[in-house]
Amino acid sequence: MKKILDLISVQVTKAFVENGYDEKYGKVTLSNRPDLCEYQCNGAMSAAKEYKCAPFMISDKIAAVLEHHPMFASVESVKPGFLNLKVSEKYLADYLQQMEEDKERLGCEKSKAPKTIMIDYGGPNVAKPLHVGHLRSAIIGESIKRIGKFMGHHMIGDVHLGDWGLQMGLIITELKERRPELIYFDETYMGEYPKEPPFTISQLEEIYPTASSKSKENAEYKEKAMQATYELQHGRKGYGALLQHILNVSVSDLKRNYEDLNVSFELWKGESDAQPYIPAMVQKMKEDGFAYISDGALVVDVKEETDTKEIPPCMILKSDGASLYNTTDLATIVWRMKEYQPDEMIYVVDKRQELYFTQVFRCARKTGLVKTDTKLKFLGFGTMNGKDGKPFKTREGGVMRLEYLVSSINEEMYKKIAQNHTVEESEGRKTAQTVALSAIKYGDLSNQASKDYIFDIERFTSFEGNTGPYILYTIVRIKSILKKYQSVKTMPQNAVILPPHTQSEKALMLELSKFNGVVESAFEEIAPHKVCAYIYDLANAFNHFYHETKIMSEENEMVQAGYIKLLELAKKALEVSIDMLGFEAPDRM
RNA sequence: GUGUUCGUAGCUCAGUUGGAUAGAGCAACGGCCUUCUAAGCCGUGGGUCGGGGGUUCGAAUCCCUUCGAGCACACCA
Repeated sequence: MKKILDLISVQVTKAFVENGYDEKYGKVTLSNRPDLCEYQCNGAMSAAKEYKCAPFMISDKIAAVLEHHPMFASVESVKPGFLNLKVSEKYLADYLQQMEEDKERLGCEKSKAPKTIMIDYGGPNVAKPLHVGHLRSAIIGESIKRIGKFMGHHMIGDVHLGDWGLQMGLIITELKERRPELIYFDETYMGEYPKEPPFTISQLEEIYPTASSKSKENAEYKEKAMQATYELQHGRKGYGALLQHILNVSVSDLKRNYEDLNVSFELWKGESDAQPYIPAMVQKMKEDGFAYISDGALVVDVKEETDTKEIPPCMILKSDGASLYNTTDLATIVWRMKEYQPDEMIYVVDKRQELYFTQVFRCARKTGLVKTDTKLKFLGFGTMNGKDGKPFKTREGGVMRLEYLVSSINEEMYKKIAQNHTVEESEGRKTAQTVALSAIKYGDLSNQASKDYIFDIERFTSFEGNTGPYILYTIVRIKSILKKYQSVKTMPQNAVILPPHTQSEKALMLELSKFNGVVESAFEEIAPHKVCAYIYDLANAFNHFYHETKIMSEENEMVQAGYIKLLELAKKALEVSIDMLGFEAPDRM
């Protein structure tokens, strides 16, 4: 289904052309003065320059042509040259009826050229718990993935685990100190290793920080850890088996944590998966003459003439010959291209890494790791700050575990729900979890991703205003009416959405008609906050309509059925939208 | 130092890519529940869009300048 703005633009453009003006002036936008009109066209004012006349001379002519068109309820030319439009009630109702009949997509067409898009929105380290720093990436990335999927693209999410390097050697070393008798440390052992891991996730989470601080204080210990890392990377069998255990234990814990956030990944690849691709990649960069030695390190120049500042070269290998973050990321691009041939790769990463990623992207492009038309996009997000405007910390000043954060908000929410209504504990807990997640996610996504934002638990759990719970509450209200209607009536076969009777009904319908345009631009601009802004407006429009329209007591059966159809459409639009944001609504709250 | 992002109501944020009278929410104050969930709705007050120039018929939006804040600047990830 075409966007309603486009349909209107077609008519207006036609009127411009009929009067001898260029078609480019016929573009219609949403009105910025809803008190005056619903849509506006400012083309007459730009056209006035080209045709050397007063703008209103043009807008008058256009208005005269459009005045009696059935699409419009009113067409006005207003000085200096605005063209103010109101769409006809009948036309709007027909448009919504078509949306309603398009059950799954509500008039939003899938992309005609579906792309394969890989999206990187994880980056957790194995053996370390998720903390608040991982929250934004997960929430934003998941939403972008869902929006892309809805638009018909093949979206592949990759968690991109930090599972390589010294941290692994540290864990192995600490484990060896504690339990040297384990079979993994016996180099002469040739048999199978046990399937059961020699540690639990909580032990693992304690082992790593202990080892890390030991290595900082004790040079000898650090040496051991580096040796273990080297041996692991060079195929020591027992260590390889340990790595597998660490990964298994850690990944199943991570999956559980991400599931609680309603976040999932298609791929659970890690830095270690990129390692096999490094030697050939480096070799080729050397052979092609891109990589050279600078201060002992192997680098590729990535500066360009248009740069406003000197961009340092992209380092491929350290001066000791070891690989580093860049190497792994570039090799990751290599395997992604080989396995999936994506048209696009999106990195949802802390914005402080922007310079780093420009280096990597340029290097990948220059050395031919990607095709010339492969898009590499950096979506940098801002810091999550506490109420004091500084990076979010626990009361003690430490990094807050994601699990604690989520469960404390769940608890908070449960208290409020129990306070307001009498609910059974199990249902209340479940509802609290659903609402809490909407609070966290909506709180994050309603801000522009690139900006820092203040994570204010009190505000997010206050349930008032522009929040996730408000959106959910609106959906619950709609569900409640629909349920009541279904319990007492049967929808007439020929029921359709009827032209609006009141201002608030028309306003609701106008909001609904924006759906396809909003989703499309949210995807194109990689901007989930546009979906948030939209459903907030939609929820407002609904609540206003709800307030002044008594649906269940409506006596005219067809009018009532029309309302119900409209409500079903509103519910669907809200539900599809929050699904794209990565949360859902309960039946009651 | 260089570069970069940003500065909008007391607070948290929008602002349809240059349009008309700059919008929401919180907080404050006032009204609306025998009627589909009041976690709602309606109303009032609150602004030199950091300051100053410029381009334009028209600027929160584009350019210059200045003040202020954050962030980044090759052997960490």
